[in-house]
Amino acid sequence: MVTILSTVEAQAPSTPGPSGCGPVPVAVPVVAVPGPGVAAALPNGAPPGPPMADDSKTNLIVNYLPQSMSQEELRSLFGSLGDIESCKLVRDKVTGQSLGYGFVNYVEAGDADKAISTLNGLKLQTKTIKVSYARPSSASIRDANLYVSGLPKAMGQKEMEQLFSQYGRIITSRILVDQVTGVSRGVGFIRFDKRVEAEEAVRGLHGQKPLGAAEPITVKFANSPGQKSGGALLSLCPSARRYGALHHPPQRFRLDNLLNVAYGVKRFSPLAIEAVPGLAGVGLGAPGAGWCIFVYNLAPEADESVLWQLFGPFGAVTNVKVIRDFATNKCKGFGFVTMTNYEEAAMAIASLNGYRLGDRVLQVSFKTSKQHKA
DNA sequence: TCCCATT
Repeated sequence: MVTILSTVEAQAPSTPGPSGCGPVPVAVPVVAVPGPGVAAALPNGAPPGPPMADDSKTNLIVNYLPQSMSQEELRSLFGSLGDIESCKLVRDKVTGQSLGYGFVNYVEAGDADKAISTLNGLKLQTKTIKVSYARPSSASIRDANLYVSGLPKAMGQKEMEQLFSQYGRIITSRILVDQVTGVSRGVGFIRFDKRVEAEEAVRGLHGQKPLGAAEPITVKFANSPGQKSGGALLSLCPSARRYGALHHPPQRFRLDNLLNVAYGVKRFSPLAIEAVPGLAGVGLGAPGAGWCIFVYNLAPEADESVLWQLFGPFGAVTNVKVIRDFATNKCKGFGFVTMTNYEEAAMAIASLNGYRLGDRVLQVSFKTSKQHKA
């Protein structure tokens, strides 16, 4: 498809391109803006102005990502299923911390579809990720999340949805439960498709008693994400919590922060590092960097998602690869996994070496080097 | 009283 009025990277954000690789493109119109008297409509009848890409079949939103997962890891995971047009992990503007969700836009709609079917529900560390088509971005879908409290303990998610669904389309709902007993805390969330729907629900349900309930419920807009819920300075730094204040946090955080502060770089990429004097050659986050693990005795049908599922629970995984036969496209029985942190890699190896996967027993070890990686 | 769904 050729759109005459397209501009070279006209939609380029102020940050580097999706891959973070290469220079920031300069917006250069391919053709001059029509002057006075020139018909404003294109031959195909499309309105003038920047072309609106239809991303509805290629653009995915990925929710419930582990806090530690970086944009590079996100790209690596989803890139195993097809060519990615752009990938963005959404992060807190001031702390740079992941907000636990991101977007992956594929080149091909078929790959997006494949990603949903193979990665939705994937367990990564403590999370179960959700992969679904992103709704077209619009102001009307923002701030549509409600906080509900005072729910009867017996009320389940289904019933809560029934109560709220009269006000609009529900995107997500959740009831918080006690971690040990699993009993409802009487507190939940409802995210509507549209903010106006949420507003109506507040008006209609706040202070109301659900059928048969003894107490009225409270319905209000939820705190915006990134707002602190307790704890102080340490809550800004999950890596300090996980690794202890005296230990070094994973280096990708430190480099990421350094790049953000010093250069205003929004995205972390190997090329960005190489562009920073004094960091060249550090290579963290570069493809192949980290601890490479050799996994042997995979089934012929094995695919990348198997490796993510096996190793993801042990920590930061930056890359997985199943080696396939060129002719048959079947796994040749082995693959590789790259993990950022030595301790996590060592734990994964100790746990997974000898692990029985189906009718096979895996052999897992650090890759013994022959340094000719791509 | 708060589960990280709109770049």
